[in-house]
Amino acid sequence: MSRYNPREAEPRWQSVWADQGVDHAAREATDRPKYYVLEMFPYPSGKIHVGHSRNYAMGDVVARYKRAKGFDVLHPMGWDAFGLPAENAARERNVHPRDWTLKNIEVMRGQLKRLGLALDWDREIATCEPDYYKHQQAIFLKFLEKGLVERRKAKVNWDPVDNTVLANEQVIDGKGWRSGAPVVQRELDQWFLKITDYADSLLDGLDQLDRWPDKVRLMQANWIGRSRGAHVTFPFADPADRDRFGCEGITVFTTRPDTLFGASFLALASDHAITTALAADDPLIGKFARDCAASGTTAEEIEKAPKKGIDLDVKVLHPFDPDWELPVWSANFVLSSYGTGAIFGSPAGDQRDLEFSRKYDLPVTPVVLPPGADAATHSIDDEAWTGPGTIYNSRFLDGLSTEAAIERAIQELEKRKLGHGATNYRLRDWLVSRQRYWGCPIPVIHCDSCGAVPVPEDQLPVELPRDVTFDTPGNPLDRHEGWRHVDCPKCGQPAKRETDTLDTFVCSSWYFLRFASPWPEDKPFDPAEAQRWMPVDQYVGGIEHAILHLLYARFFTRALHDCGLIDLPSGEPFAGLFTQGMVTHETYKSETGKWLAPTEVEDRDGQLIEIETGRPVTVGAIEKMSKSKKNVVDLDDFIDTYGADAARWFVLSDSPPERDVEYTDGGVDGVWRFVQRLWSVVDGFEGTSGGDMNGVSPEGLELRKTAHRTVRDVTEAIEGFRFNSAVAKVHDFVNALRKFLPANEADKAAQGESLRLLTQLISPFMPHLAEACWERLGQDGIVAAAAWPEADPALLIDNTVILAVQVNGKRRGEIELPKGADRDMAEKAALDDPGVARSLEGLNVRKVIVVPDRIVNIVAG
RNA sequence: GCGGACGUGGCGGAACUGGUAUACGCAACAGACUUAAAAUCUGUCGCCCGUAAGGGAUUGAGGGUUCAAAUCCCUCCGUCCGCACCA
Repeated sequence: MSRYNPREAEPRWQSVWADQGVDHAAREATDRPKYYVLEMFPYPSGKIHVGHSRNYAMGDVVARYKRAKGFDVLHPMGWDAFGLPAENAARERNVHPRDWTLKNIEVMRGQLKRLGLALDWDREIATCEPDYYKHQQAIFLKFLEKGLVERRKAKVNWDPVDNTVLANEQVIDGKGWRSGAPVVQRELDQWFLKITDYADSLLDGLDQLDRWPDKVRLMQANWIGRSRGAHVTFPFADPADRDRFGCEGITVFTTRPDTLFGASFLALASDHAITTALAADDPLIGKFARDCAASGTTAEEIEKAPKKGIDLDVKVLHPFDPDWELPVWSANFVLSSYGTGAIFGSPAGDQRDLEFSRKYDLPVTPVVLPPGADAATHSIDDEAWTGPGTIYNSRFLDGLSTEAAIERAIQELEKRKLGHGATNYRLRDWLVSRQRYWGCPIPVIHCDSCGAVPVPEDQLPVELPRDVTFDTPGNPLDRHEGWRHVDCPKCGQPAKRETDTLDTFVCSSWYFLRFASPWPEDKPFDPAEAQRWMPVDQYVGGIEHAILHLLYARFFTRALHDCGLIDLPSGEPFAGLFTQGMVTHETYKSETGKWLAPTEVEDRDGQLIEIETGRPVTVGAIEKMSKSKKNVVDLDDFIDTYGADAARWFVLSDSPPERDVEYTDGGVDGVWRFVQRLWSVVDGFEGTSGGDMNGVSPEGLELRKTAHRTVRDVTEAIEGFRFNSAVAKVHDFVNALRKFLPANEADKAAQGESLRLLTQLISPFMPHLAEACWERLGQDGIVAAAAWPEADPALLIDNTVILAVQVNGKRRGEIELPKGADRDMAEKAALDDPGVARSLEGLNVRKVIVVPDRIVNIVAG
């Protein structure tokens, strides 16, 4: 008997798979059903650590399992290769972003191959290659043609560290998603994709995504933030204001037109057009607006900021009563980016309006009577009633329910031409301009006389120039005179290229389509092939993309469908989504406060020591493996020591896939032991597979039953994404096999069957070890090409079952009965059980509940 | 503040539609092999009382529904996540 040596076995099996081409998806439709499994493709940042491998291991289990189940599986891999780290590397290490990126891809491809993933490498793509981004530019122009792209001046989020703008989704807690720097507002001319055109579709489509986590659907729904209400216009009281501000009145968005009779003021955002106009002449208003702009945008600052405002000395008329004048204020709690940037204050029904009214002594008229309240006594003190109720103090709305009053008020507004029902969204258009070099160039030329002119399609791709420098801040494309200056394609006059590049989230919004047919040079993908493979049946990735990437991709497939590039009526790219948890590891800090990698730390007599200095180490929190905290375990190091299978098995053990799993040396040792134990139980087998199982001993039959139960359980666990349960079931099965001693030849045949089934069950998880076992057992071909085993139903049925017997809900004994035994039989057996009889002493049996084949509960007193 | 998820031994966790709670793994302890250690193997192992047989309490806390609750309902506590003055 020998030990299993992954260093020798793993490369050997990988070349067998490559030679046989088992991992390639069919290039043309087959009679097998298709299955598209995809892990979110990585950014080539350098090296893969054990933490990253979990995502790929999960996808690979699904891919290998589905293949064994007879599906034609598409399981591709590529590189999300544009992005800022390449430019930072260029700046810090004087290496060209492209060279840096390609080298990282080289390294990481090698690592993924060492993991033994069943990937179709023929379909590999890198988004930084012109043969990829040229299609992206064509798509951009198609969107432009369709009116889905807009260039406009807008207040945008500027990340002062990354020196670029960010989309709304990319600002987390007021900070840039990558840099973590507080973003500031800037007014700039920028490119937008009109994702808001699809707000309803993106929201309503969530209902069909029944194989997505509810959590992600909810997050997207909240992000889109649809709310129904009305636009209401309050006409200016002084007709002169119409000319002064160039409009009839002030339009607000409200979800509660039923509370219009409780209005006591209007409030505008500090940067509303009217506020800005007035600020030009009135220093006090100007100061107020500047103060608001300067106040913090972080969560806490907003929370603590008291309501404040300034009376603009403008009057408007109530839409339902031309004799009713309302004052117009500017207030710090009104957002210019939501609705119309103006509200009407109805203090009895809104907490913010109430606080504002109390501070500035504005009237508070309750108009909604909460259920059960008395109109004569109900009053509002310091808490607004925001719930539903009966409308009062409201003339023609009196007596109506909130819901009916909303309808009625909208009708009346429409009649008076002062408003209409309206839907508002929290979702903003997707800002895709980035002031960076290492991204997909936006294929547009700016001409003084023709404006923004699309680059003609036959001139695509607009390639990034290679000769750029990063020694000065800013976008090198802006400084590249040779690249920048071109003639206008329309009029031939000298013009300038757009120097902004596209947000890298654009690249990842359609790569899954390119994977379906990465070959055409004249189009982004072959529509028939894309249609054959789409949607992705199982997508696997991190929860951090719950909104960003997943929302953008859903928008893209809709837009591509509407542009006629793909026939995908649902618009949904990912039918099934799984968001996996991270791999975590302890963090270590040296005495000098420096992060230390696990390899720089050593355990000496229970004390952790920095190897280099011999000084003690502080153990910090257990956190997600990340380069910045240095708490990573390098994948190559791991594979060198334990092999790829151990890495795969480890990251799938112990924790449910959606939760984090902690990396511990103890856990790794356990996996290594298990790999060897499993090998030894196969290697120690002395019979031959496929023998006659007639005359099997009772123990042999029990083993067979365990084997077939395990087949059933592991299959169900894989289907349900419960890989940790599958691991536990395989452990059980190996324990049973280790205890088993064959009594005769039939037993050996049964043992051989069990070992073969075991090999097949582990093959999606530990494919190399499985091949070694398959070979050792003398099976034909390779296990990677074998069909998934089916459990024999006859062996899943037990002739006898053990029932627990409870007395008053407490377990007092157990009885063994033939399967399907009736109530009388079960009751009698239960009452005869000595333990049960003992606990029934002195009690009268009142009732016996029998659930056949499950439990007996005796109620006594 | 709003919305959501979760809470089970020393630790990670299992328990499918309410039906034997603590599977499996880690750690720990004892033993075998060994000059010794590592590795490996065997056994014990949630808590309390008891030498034991056996008994008792137990799934964050409290209450409820039920013959029966980790699982369903209510209240509270705690942890994590998302959104955050969204009119």
